[in-house]
Amino acid sequence: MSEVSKEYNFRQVEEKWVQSWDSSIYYFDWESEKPQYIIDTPPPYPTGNFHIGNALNWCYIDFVARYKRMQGYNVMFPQGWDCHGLPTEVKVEQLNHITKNQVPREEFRRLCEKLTDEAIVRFHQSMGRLGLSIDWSNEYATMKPEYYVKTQTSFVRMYEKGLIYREEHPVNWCPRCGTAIALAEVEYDSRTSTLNYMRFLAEDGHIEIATSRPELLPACVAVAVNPKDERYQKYIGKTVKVPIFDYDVPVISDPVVDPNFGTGFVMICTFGDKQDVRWWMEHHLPLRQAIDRSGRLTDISGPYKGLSVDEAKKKITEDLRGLGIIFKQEPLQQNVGLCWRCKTPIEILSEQQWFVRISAEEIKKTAAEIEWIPPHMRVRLDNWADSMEWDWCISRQRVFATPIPVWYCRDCQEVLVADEKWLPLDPNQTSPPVRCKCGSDDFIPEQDVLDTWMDSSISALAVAGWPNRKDLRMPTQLRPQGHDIIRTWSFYTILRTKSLEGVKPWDSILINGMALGEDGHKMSKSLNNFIRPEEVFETNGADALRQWAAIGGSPGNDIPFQWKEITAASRFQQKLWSIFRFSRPLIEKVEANPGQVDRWLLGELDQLVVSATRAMDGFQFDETMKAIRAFAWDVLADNYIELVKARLYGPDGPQKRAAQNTLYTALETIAKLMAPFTPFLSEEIYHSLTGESVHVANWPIATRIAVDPAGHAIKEIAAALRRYKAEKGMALNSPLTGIMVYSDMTLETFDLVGVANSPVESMTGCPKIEMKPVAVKPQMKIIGPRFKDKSHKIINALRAMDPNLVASQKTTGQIRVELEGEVIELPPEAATVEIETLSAGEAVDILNLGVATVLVRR
RNA sequence: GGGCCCGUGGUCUAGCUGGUUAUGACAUCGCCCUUACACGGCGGGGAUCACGCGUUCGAAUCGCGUCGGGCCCA
Repeated sequence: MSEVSKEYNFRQVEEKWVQSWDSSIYYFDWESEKPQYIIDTPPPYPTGNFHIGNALNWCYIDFVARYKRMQGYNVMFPQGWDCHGLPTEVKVEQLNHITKNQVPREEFRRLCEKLTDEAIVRFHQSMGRLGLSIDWSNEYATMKPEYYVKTQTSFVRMYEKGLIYREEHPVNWCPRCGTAIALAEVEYDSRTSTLNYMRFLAEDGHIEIATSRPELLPACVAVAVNPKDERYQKYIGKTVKVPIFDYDVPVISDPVVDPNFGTGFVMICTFGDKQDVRWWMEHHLPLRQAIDRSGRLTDISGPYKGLSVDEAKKKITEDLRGLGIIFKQEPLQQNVGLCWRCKTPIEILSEQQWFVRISAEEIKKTAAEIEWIPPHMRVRLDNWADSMEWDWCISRQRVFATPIPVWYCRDCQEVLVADEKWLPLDPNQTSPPVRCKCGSDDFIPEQDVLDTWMDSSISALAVAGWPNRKDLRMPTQLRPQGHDIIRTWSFYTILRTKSLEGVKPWDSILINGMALGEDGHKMSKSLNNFIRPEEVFETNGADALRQWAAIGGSPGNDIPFQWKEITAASRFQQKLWSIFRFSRPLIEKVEANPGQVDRWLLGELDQLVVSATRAMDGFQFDETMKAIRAFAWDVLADNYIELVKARLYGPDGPQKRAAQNTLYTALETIAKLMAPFTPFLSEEIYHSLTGESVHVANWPIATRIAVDPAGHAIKEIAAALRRYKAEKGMALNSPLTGIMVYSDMTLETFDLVGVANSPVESMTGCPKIEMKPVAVKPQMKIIGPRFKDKSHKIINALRAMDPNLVASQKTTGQIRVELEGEVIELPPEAATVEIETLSAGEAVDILNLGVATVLVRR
């Protein structure tokens, strides 16, 4: 075998395996007998580059995928691309210096597809370099006909079930993007605006109202007061006149009106905000649409027609002030709804749109059938479900999206929804192969397209073989995603899967936190705390970044990127490499009878397998990695290897072979346990040992070997001797005159002889020196529950007792404590006695270890 | 305004189904090149577990409240 380099060359190793791995071992096998484990992975939006947040998310997925594969599951780790949407359209417009209306729809769509394809290539690069075990035979892109045929099929089926309908309804509208958006796409931001007090003429005199949106005066349809407001009782049911526009609106009463805000009179417009919509519906008010799709004032605004909202606000305010109608103004802090893509304040317009019916109860019920990790994340979904007031608006007035497969008859206005068999199609390119019921074949195609979430909310169904496979693999096993998209992606996926197939989409959902910058803030270019995964690949490698993802925090918590974690990860890799480098020429997989020290190590290793498996089953990656590091570093490197060096370097024999085999087993097992986290380093070690890939190996199975207590004692003694020499300023390999070990076990001495480079005698019983009990240590765990409020006094009494007496009483089976004239009997385990050993004049130093007493000849 | 999460040595963090010397990492100080590793080993110092009240024999851990931070929503 070739020589093992002193330093771990992560770059060379990682690049080698990226080149030579056969990715087909990660393919999902539709014919397999193994239990399936399908992961409904997030299809990222392919724009820009793969960032640290993606890396964190995908590392979690990869940890699970690799672990489950090793556990014998038929794993699917698909990779989708959520292509459609506004950001790409905007990017295309910028790059080509055009607007979407300046080129034909098809041409514009082609430009978007090209940009997306280029981004996907970049993502592939980064994902491969990160060592992800993606199943590339299950890759999908929502912009391809093979995928959007599914989106369109889902539309048709839900329409047929009555779960999708078209209606004129108020919708959130972004005037800049020129499209309707869903409730989930509205962001809120606090802004300072002006509250204007103005007068409306009433039958006798006038009333005073306060509004922050005077430009909506032409959309005013009523004014409202609180029914309990004593001041305004006489106006309820009467009318008042809208200034400038000069028409009458009713005065209504509604308990939601806050009498303490402004004057207590509120102007209801169609529509200033969501509350206006509620009032409008409840009180059956008429519709006066003053703002059009481009954010300009409409015909009913008279002289203000054509002005933008901002211009109109300014002009109308000026005019009203000039007329003395506005008589007071004050600053107002309020939250404004913004388009989440472009941050433009949204308007609420009444529009013909397509909607998906939402049943909050059904969604909450289904969510409760899913295991949430961590559990409290489900609360976010429930809260969101409870706050839904409108159905989900799914039509968008854009280009780069899945077409809505619908036509309208020009003659009778009948809606024609495509038949499933005709899909995929774009109604703007294709005419329906049938005539309308009225006999006409003159159709107007639907120009609106579908919300992008309509594509991605069937991801679980799509990867499970919907709608074509007879053996639909639903539900899938896991949905990994960030907590930022619970109200969108989780919510919509649950809704759609339940609506279409009547099942929950996943058994479990694993929520990851956000990757933060080193300063603890969200990573962003403007905050200058932005790190690209490629930087880490260059400096420390993919395995180091993956270790950070695993150990940076427990899943669900936000995880700050820390260079010091990357450094610690690299050091650990180097440590493991050094262990490997030392072991490689010395070890072998051989039949051997393990000695005490070997059985101690194998017992510890077994416990590691048990705890690592338990942690992985609970998705606790940080715990798993910590347990592995602790074992490899503290147990294996610092103790076991030091103990068995003499055997390994010594002549052949059963004891040497036992150490060779034990160390081999430990290394092989560590390589396997780490394979999900550090696929490159694990492969390098495992492949060198076995000639096979660790990524087709099985996860280690715990054999329940007990830790050998004698082996454990030997390790403790060796550590004590190491400390002893260090404290004496002696070289670690300098010989001692003699070491005598006293314990109640018969200990194998050969490893101690080797590690101490000194003669060692082991014997049972106590050394001929004075063992003096010096202190009593009460054990609260025993005393507390038994004696409750007396515990405190008992402890004090115990501490006050002669340690000699306690020590001798312990041997008789009970400790007798005298307390206020009463004698209380305690079990022997209620107190331990601290022993001090004193030299009986011999020239020895004494190491008192609990498991043994060690005398060292000076 | 509502919901959720979080305040532990200089920094980050474990513990949080209650048991009396609170885990680990980084940093820091001292000693040590020991036939894998100085990206290493051994040892030391450093925390009133945000604050207050309560439950309890006993609270970092449970309850209530206050303050502070973060996220989501209105």
